[in-house]
Amino acid sequence: MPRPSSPLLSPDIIGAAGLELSRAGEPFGVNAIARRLGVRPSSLYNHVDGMDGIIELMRGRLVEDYRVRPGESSWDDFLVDLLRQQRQMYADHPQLVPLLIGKTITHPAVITAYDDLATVLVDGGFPEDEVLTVIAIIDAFAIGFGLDLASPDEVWEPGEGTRTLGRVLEGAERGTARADRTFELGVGLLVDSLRARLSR
Amino acid sequence: MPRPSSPLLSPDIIGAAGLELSRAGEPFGVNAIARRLGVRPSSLYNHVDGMDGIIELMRGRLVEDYRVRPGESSWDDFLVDLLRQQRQMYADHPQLVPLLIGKTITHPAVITAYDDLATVLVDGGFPEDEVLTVIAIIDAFAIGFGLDLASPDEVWEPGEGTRTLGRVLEGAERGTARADRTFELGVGLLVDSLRARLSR
DNA sequence: ATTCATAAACGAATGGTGTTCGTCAACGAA
DNA sequence: TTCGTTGACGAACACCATTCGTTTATGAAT
Repeated sequence: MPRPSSPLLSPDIIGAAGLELSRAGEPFGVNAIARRLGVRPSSLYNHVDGMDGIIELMRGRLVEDYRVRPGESSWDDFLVDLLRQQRQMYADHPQLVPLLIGKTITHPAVITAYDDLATVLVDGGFPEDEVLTVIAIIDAFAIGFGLDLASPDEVWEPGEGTRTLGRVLEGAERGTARADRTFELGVGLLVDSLRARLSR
Repeated sequence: MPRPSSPLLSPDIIGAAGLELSRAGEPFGVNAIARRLGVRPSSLYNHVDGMDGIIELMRGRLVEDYRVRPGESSWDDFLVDLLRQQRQMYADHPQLVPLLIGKTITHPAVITAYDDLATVLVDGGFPEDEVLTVIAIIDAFAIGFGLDLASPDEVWEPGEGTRTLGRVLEGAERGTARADRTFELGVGLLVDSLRARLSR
């Protein structure tokens, strides 16, 4: 098949396909994306410069999909919304995490998202020389709890003879319920601490 | 070369080689490990069942290398030690993170490490039905801050026209200094919150 | 209308990866 | 001394990312 009447591919289509595969937990390489789009791998190279370019496209779409825009709400409500959304993002795409954090952020949409957060924090009263630190803490939180949510239903499977772990594991929640409880407590601790720090 | 007088390989040697490659930020596949050990890839299969087995070996060695044993110290000092060590572990091996969290933990040494932590928390006074949640929070923290430490020196590179981000970025710390400041504040917040929660 | 550069698909080929299997020599116990 | 086991190798297979030449439809300029 030579050039088709209407194009089968575009950077957007390719990025979306990659994200869908990633969300499904399947490998999202060039070949897998091509297969899913009913096209030969080499065809992708007419629209995208290799795997790196595809990852860049996926990053862009990801931010759009999970973005939280600041509204009327207070800084702490915004923060909780943001944490929830970011956590879900990392949980939906755990395989992407090392690729996302490995490179300096220059993508305009991503920069804008961080700029929004910085603005909310400054408006909320945080000293300017602390804002960056707080942002990084929020990121770390979202990544950590996101990957926790992505863990298997059964995180620990101890054999016999543990002193404590086996006991506290009995009857404890599993899967999403466990991860959600963890997240809620964690968010509570974080936001309370930040509030306390602010009014000091 | 047929069977050599003294074996060139062992599961331990293979796992260690994989970890060294991972720590150096290089790919740690079967072929790369074989190259580094001066051996053909197929030889590894006499000692290990494939890539999955190698990852399992790496997990085991990793725990040994970064393990913190509980001592005389109070629960909160132990916790800080543990967090520091785990954070360093994830920072040294960011590529391993999705592989490590993706599977149920059965490895005896790892279970023992979690059992130690659970025991310390129970002895410290945490209610048994909260111990698991606290453990998961600690994990999330370590992973999040570990990956933060593994980020590039320059995390954000905003163009012109940000409202706040560019400003707070001016003169701010970079690299390890920035990550360390983030971690110290984060740990402070977490441990303080846990102490407060305990004495309530 | 014809021409023609461009766009966008394909197939073939290259070099990398993980894995399996047959081969062969050294080892160590019977 | 024999002989099964061990642990290396090379060959082969399937998959992956990437490059390049080929082909043909498109659309603008003549």
